[in-house]
Amino acid sequence: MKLSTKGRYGMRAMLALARRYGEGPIPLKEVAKTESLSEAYLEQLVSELRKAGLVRSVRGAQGGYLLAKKPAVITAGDIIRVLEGPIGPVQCVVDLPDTEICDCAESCVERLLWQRLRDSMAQVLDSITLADLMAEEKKLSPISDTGDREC
Amino acid sequence: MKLSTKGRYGMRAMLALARRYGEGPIPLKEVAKTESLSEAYLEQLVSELRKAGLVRSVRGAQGGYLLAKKPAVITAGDIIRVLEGPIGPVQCVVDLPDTEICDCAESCVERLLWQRLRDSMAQVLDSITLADLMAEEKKLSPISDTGDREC
DNA sequence: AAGCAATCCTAGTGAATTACTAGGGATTAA
DNA sequence: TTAATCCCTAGTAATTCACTAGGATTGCTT
Repeated sequence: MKLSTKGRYGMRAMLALARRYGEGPIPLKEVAKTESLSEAYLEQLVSELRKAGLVRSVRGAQGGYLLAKKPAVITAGDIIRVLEGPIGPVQCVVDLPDTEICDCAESCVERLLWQRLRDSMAQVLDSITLADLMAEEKKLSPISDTGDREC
Repeated sequence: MKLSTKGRYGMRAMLALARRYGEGPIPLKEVAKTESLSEAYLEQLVSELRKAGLVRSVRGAQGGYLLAKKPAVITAGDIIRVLEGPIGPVQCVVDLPDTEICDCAESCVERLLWQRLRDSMAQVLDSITLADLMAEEKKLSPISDTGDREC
C-alpha cells in the first residue's frame, strides 16, 4: 500500500509549479534542480500530467511547463489518479466508471471493506488542493533561501 | 496504491477462519479449497499471521489453524499490517513508532498530506473487525451451499 | 539563417518485487 | 507405523520500477 515514485515525485513537481503559478512557463530543468529529481524521469511524469490536462507546456526556448488550472482547483486526487491510476486498494473497487467487477460481488464482504477504504482515501485526496498545501506551507518552518528541497 | 495478493488472500483466509471460529483447528487445505487459493502459497501467508499472533496452529493429523483471538477483536488493520507492512502511503509517515523521518520533515507539506491519507486509511481498517464483516455478510445475498468462493 | 533552449517521444535496462512452486523435515492423532 | 498436517527454505518466471539514453521537433533569440 505504498505510492510509487511517480506519485511522490509528481506531487512534488506539481507543488513546485503551483508555487510559481503566474510566472509563465517554468523549464523542467529548474523543477528538477530545486526538487532534486532526475530531469529525464520527471519529463515522463510531467508528460502524463500534460496529457491528462493538469499542466500545459510551451515548447522552444523560454518554454517550460505551467499549471493548466489554478492551484485551488487541482486536487491531490487529480494528480494521484493520473500517475498511480484510479484510487482503490484492489482492482474490483477502483473508482472508474467502466471497471469490471467480479461475478460474486453481491456476496463478497471483502469488497465492502475495500470500498470503504477506497472512499476514505479518495475523500482525503479529493479534498486537498495545491492551494491548500501552499497555504499550509506558510505555517510551517521556513525553508532555505534557495528554495531547494531534499525529500 | 494497490494491495498485493498477500493482503487480499490473507484477508480471505482470516475471514474463512472467522466463519469457522469455535470449530477447532481447520486444516489449510480446506481453506485453500473453499477460497480457491494455492495451499502452498497460503501456507506462507498464514505462517506470518501466526508469528504475528493472529492465528494459532495445531500440528499433526487433525491439526490446522484457528484464530488466536475472537473475531470481534481482530481488525482488518491487524491483518493488513502483518501482510503488507505498516500503513502509510510513503515510508516517512508509516505508522510505526521507530520510523526514521527525513530531515526536512518540519518544512515538508507533502508530509502533511500523506499523514492525513495514512490516518484515514488506518481509521477505516482499524475500525472494522472480522466479526463486523461476518455480520454484514449475513445481510448480503446468500452464497452457494458449498461455501466455495471465487473472488 | 543559425544556434540553442526547451519540450516531445521511444526504447532499453538493471534491480527489485511479486506470486508463486517445490521439496523436504517435524509433529502428532489414529 | 502411517498419514495428515504444519513448518521452513530455496528457487524462479514474470512483472514492475525507476530510471538512462538519445534523438526529433519546436520556436525564441541573435
